[in-house]
This record gives sequence, structure tokens and C-alpha cells, in this order.
Amino acid sequence: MLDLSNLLRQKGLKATAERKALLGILQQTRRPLSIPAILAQDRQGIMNQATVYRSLDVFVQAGIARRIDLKADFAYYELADPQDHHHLVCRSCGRVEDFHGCDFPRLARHALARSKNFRTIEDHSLELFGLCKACSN
Amino acid sequence: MLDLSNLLRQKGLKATAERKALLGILQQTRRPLSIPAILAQDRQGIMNQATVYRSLDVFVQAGIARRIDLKADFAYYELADPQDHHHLVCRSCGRVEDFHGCDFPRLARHALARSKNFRTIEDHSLELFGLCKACSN
DNA sequence: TTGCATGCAAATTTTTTGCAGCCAG
DNA sequence: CTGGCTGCAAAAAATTTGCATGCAA
Repeated sequence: MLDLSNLLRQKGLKATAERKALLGILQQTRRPLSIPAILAQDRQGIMNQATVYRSLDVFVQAGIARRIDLKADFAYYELADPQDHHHLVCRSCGRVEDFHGCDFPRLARHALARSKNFRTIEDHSLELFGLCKACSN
Repeated sequence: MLDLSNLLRQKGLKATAERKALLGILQQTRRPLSIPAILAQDRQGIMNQATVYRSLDVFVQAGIARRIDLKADFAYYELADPQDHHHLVCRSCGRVEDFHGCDFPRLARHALARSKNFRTIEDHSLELFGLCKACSN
């Protein structure tokens, strides 16, 4: 509990019960979550939907969370991982698996070297879509 | 005009005036376009907004177009390119530049080799976010 | 002719916002 | 205390849908 509070305060954010609950859910789940999924996990009903939207925005700004596009109906959010990772997504059942090794530094260098107009690249999104073994029989 | 009609018919789609207009706009612009931007380019008002949404869905299903997430307010669409490419996006002004060389086959092989649960990867999204030279002074 | 495609407008879905009250620092 | 945070409910923004009509094949 303390570490969640400290994480928030380090970023200059108030450590409210709602934000700690949200962080806790993201931390325990370790998978991209939609807002409805987050609210469903909040069994004690601590968080209001508007608070979840606002807090996730704040978290993304602060670098605590990442917004991920899984080509689904909702926006998905995940705790920011110091070790860069991405996702394999099953087009059929929606299963998500982590994927490491996109070699972002090399990618960014490569892209900047070829670009006339860009000076910096700080962020990137990368998701892979296919079929999991259960769905490809 | 004929080639647009044929492209559509080859995919089993009816070659309506609306779809040809939409394809034409995508083809001429060669940049990711939001629905409002597409409607704005349709100066003769051929297309209804609902038609644009529906046609783009159909195009994506047919592999003619791709949907792209630029972390902006709208979904963006672009003609599918036989030569795989992605985008550099300026976080400040929204400028978009193409980026080639993500080496998807290698990426997919790499990911599949490390995955326990996935059998195939057919699709991927990759965008890079940074600052263009005009915005980083 | 026939079924896919479209227009129109309403509905749905997802996300944002205004404002009054609350609480962490 | 006090400014940032939250709840509530309404609004806005983005996208989808029903149904009657239209048109490509």
C-alpha cells in the first residue's frame, strides 16, 4: 500500500484511495484492461467511471500507465513496464500474450536516420495480431 | 476509373459511385485520413457519413484499406500498401511521415518462436511518436 | 430482377465535462 | 486550509443501426 502511495507522490500526484485501487488492479492483472473491465474488478465499488477515465489519463501523462490499441471496442490500459513489451492478440478469441524484443532503440535509430523531418522518437506502439493455437484448429 | 471498379469487383464488392469516390480520395491523399477529413475532401458531397464508415469497414475486411491508431481523436484509414509501411507521428503538430523497414517477417518469426500459445501472426500495427524538427526548437 | 448498398435520422456506445462537495498534504 | 480529486449526472463525441429506397450486376 505504501509503495503505491509513494509511486503516486513521486510523480506529484495525490495518493487517493481511488487511485491506489486503480493502480492495484492494474498491478495485479498485468494485462491490458478496458475501463469496463476495470470497473468490474472494482468489486467494492470504490471508483466512479469518470474517475477511472480521469485517473488513467493522469497516469498516462505521468508515465505510470500506457494506453494500448487492441483493435477492439474499448481503449485498453496497462501499467507502464520499465522493460518495453508488446502484445500478441488472437483475432478470434481476444487472448493476449506479452511479447518482448521489439528492439526499440534500433527501430528508432533506423527511422530517424531515414527521416528528413523528425528529430526525436520517444514513444511507440506495436501489436501483433494472429490466431492462438486453440483458435487455429 | 476503370481500375478502381475492377479492384472492387475483384474483391467481390459492388463498384458504386460512393466507393469509387472513397477509394479515389484515399488513393490521392496517400496519408492516414479520419472520417471527417474524408468527408471534407468529398467536395461534391457524394458520400454520406454512414456510407463512409460502412465502406471503410468493408474495405478493411477486404484488405483494401487499413485502420490506423494515431492516438488522436479519430480512427484513421489508409489504402493498404503491398509494401508494408508505418508512421512517424509528431506529438506536437500531428505531422505524419511514412516509415519503411519494420522487418515484419523477422518480427513475426521472433514472436512466434517465443510464444507458447500462438500459431500464426498475420497482421501488425506499429507507429512511432516523437517530435518533428519544426516542433522541437 | 434481386440483393447488396445507400441515405437519413435516430440510437447506441464511449468518453468528457461542469459543478458542488471532499479530502490528502 | 486549500487546491487538487471525486461523484453525479448531463453532454459531447464517435460510431452504429433500422428501414425505406436505389442501383449494380
